[in-house]
Amino acid sequence: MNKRRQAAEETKKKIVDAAEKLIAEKGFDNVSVDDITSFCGVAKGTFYVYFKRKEDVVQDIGYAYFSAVGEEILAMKESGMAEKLRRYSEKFMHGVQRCGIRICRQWIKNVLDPADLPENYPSKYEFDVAMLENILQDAVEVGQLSGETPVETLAHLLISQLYGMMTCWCMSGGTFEPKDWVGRFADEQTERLFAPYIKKN
Amino acid sequence: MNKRRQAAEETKKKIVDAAEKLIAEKGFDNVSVDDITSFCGVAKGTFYVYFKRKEDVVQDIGYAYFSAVGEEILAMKESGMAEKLRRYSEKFMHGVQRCGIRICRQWIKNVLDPADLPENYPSKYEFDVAMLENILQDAVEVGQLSGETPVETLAHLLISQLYGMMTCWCMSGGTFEPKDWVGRFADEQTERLFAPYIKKN
DNA sequence: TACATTTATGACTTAAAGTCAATGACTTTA
DNA sequence: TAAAGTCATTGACTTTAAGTCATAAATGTA
Repeated sequence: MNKRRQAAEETKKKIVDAAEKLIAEKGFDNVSVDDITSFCGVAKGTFYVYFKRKEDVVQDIGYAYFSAVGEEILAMKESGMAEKLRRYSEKFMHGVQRCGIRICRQWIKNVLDPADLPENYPSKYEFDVAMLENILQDAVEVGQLSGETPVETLAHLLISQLYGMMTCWCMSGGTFEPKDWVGRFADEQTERLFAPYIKKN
Repeated sequence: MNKRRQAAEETKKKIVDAAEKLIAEKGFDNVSVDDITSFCGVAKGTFYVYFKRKEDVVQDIGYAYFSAVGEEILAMKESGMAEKLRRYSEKFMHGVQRCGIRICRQWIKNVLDPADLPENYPSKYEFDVAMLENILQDAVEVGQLSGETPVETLAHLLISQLYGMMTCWCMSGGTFEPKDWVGRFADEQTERLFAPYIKKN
């Protein structure tokens, strides 16, 4: 990699880090692009070199963490669906807690306007869908899920659970431990949620 | 009621109706306060007589519909919890469908920033929580729910389901019939969701 | 060394939210 | 019933912040 590209990537990282810190502190709507750029010492125009719109920076926050999670889950070749789903729920909520309420809010908001996302831009939502479809597809191939209901539909059911959890956490002001929630939810509820689709034999 | 107050209420209704029509058509972010006021023929300042901030008008959209629903459910004195919850889910999703994706998005977004709501302003979210707590409290008193887990917690569980449904519907671009979803969800899933909290005897 | 490419800049344009002092229609009261 | 008082309404104005773009600087290439 040449010096120019490397410097550019560092610049982008500086912007994302500044955005993460400031948005976590004050909330998206109370942080201006000027705030972000002056905080990390670049010009306003530089922001718009890397992001088409102010909202787009939110997609990059937490990206490194969730990429790592993805790698980890995909590597769990020997584990079954339940194990993978549990791990994924845990990591999901851990990321939620780590990034904070205000950033989660913005993730959810971005999810609600998927049409407005720039093309070829992997949103957190698309990432989550892909992960869950992958896990479920494996379960179909192994014969654990009947496969009658499309994997896509089941993935959406689960996504609504995960985003529901995240939304609840935001609404509660972050007052409960996501860990507890995952314990109660990922085990009890997910099992219940899936019961009708599990292959009987 | 005197002539002035009546005129004022008509003015407010004109604004809310215009806002509903325009936001349903173009989405909240693509409608300016100027658009709304010029559409219904009042001055911009008039908008700010009735609403502190642009976002606040969204709370009033659908208000008449959901008030009526509330009355209806509260009047179902003879019905049990399951019946009431089913009816409520149906009405909830009917309202969702009636008001449209763009308005639902804004409801969800507003829910995510509860702290920013003006005081003494009943948000759709607060309305939903109150309704569900009421239904569940009755079930506790009748002895149908064990009451070990606080009603508030269960209400939140359900709210996350309802808002999850609404969010999914928005994400899918409104491509499925909420009715089908309620059938699958309100019956199968809600039953499953509540199973561990139902009193055994 | 000279030319090309990529990255960074910040003053500028544009858009829209929100304010407020002035107006006059309606209501009260003496 | 006319003067005093109240309250909904107005729209020009202020303010804030998003997003643009011509230019400059740094790096890479021939």
